[in-house]
Amino acid sequence: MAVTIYDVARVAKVGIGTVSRAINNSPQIRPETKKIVLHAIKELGYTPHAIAQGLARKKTGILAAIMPFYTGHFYHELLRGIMKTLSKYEYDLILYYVDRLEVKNNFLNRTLQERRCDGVLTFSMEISDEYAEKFSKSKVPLLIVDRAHDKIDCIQVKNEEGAFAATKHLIELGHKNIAMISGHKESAPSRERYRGYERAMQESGLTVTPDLFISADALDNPDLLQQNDGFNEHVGESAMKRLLQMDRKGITAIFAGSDILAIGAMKAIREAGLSIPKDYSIIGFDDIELASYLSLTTMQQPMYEIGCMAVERIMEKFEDKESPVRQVQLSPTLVERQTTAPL
Amino acid sequence: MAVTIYDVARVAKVGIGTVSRAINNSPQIRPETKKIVLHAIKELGYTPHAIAQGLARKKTGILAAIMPFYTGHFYHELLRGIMKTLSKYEYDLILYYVDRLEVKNNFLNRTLQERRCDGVLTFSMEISDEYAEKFSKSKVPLLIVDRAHDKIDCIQVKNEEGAFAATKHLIELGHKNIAMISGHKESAPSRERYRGYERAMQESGLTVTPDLFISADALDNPDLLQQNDGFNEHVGESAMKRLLQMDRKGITAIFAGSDILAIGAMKAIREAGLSIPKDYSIIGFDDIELASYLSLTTMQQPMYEIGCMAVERIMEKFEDKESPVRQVQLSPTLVERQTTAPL
DNA sequence: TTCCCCAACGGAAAGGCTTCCAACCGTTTC
DNA sequence: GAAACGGTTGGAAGCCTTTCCGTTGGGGAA
Repeated sequence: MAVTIYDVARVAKVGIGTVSRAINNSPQIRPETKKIVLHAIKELGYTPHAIAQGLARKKTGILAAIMPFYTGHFYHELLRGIMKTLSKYEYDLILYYVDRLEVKNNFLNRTLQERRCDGVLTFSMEISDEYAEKFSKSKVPLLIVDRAHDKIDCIQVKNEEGAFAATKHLIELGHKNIAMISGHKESAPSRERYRGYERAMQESGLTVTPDLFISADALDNPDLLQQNDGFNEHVGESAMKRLLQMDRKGITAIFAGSDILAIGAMKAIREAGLSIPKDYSIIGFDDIELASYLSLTTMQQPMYEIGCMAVERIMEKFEDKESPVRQVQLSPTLVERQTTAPL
Repeated sequence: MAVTIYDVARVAKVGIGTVSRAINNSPQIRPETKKIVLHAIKELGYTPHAIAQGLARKKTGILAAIMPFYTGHFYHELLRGIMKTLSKYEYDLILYYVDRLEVKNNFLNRTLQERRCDGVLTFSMEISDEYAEKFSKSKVPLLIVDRAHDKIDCIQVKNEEGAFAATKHLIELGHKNIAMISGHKESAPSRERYRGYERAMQESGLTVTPDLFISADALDNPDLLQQNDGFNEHVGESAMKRLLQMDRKGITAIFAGSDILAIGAMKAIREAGLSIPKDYSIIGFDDIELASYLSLTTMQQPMYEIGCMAVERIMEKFEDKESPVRQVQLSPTLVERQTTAPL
């Protein structure tokens, strides 16, 4: 059997309470006594039993992260920021990967009920009012990243602003017939980015006609929608193919709703024997790792920072459970690479 | 206060033992009784407290994964396999990201001592004899992925065989002056892959002269070695630059010890105004996600499968703690893309 | 009818910690 | 000199479950 606090107490000739105080550097212990206890601990090679501590303290030292599965691109940097910050607080991370949306709520329920973790981070997932309510009532803080809900803390990028800047960038390069390729229209980021695109066009006196805009749901291929709200390479490719076929306006630039869409579109363009940025300028959104390798101009989301901020914020909520809801919005920044050029 | 097993017992008018039996579908309970208990559970919205269960059962339902930080490429598919298989066993995953090698042993110690997890997976990390010993003695199963130790279970790819096949592929395309770019020589995969390269060359009557081989440590730049045992883009790029400068043999093909090295090398080649595969054929190792986007020919490691197998195996060890050490080796397979061509 | 056996059940104990309360003792205060 | 006080300390209670052991009661065997 492993060595317990009782063994330490016996060896140090003190009570178990004193051992506990020595470990948790409580002020209620004489320095000499503490030294004796610490010595005994070292001698026995004692380490507190994390589970037992968790039970007694009613807190686990664990944060849960629920993230979608299908795309690694987006989450690596985010995870880095999270882990880095978490280690500062001596917290561990349990990772829940969501492969089908149906399981999302299972995980939310589990984190609420099993009390295995002290708080929850979700990523790129809509939270229903029902769950928002449940979490508000519970003692488990929830923070959602890359989505919003007015009753819950969240951190996300300003999608509309970013899309506006991306489109503006194309316009400033002289492009007038600018198409947009988008993920599923039902997803909030899709809608917000569309609004930014539309606003930029309108402010420059350009009109957005239906044939300039293709979203994942217009492709009549339910399979393509499945993955990641339509933010996937196949959608980008199919949408671009359609643009290539149908275009009567002389489109010269494309704003893709995400890098992965842009990458799919680039594939279609190249397969059609056309070149980038000579025939088409294209700009993405996210700045995933692939983007730099493929020299894609894009709007960068500061993911590492978002990861850090998410953890900092949830730690704050551990301290102050009553802290009012806070919604943080960060501005994406333009990263110019080789896929955009003057008309 | 949350609802406990005592509340359920009271409502169902049974003892707490009976409630426990109902939850854990023990055979020692009458079906009718069970139904009553289950009904009470539903009525109260009771969920067992995972931490308390952990303490009582002396098992946590958590697996720890310790993985290096700096490279996302390699681990996403692995994680997918792990999570998929884990969910089958109703286990959760705690993720420890290692950013500096010094912290590696901290994590190993913690997993051993805090008893927060039932087993440990490590990735691409050498395990010292000291820790191998500690884990063997302890009740915490350890399985190492992508590295080997003769006293510990492990799963890895046949590096030598893969490197042999890669080199052979280049030879069969007619290349004779084939260089190799490698990670840090101290790392086991580097050495094994070198052996495969050397053997393939020798068996074809080609000689490996020192100027055909550049490893990360030859670059006299300690910074480059830091990251990932020298398996990083900068090393690939620097090594290739040097090959381009120094080459007197007329090198026509390069075997890179990993995809990320290959990608760095490709960058250097293109920056020198040369083209692939016209001037140089290049083959990598791993088949990370980037490889397909960059059309890199490479040796594929079945990472998803490795992730699944790792979990299956460690679950076996939970059942049978005395199960003898098992070392699994998988063969990588050639994926031909556009970076290799006949001489 | 009596006895035995076994399935089903109740609840104490155990798991290892934190925390709270009571006790203790050396000081300080009146 | 007695009383009040405050810094330390010991250890019981509590956190919530599982498990083990003793009990109960009904059915079958003698």
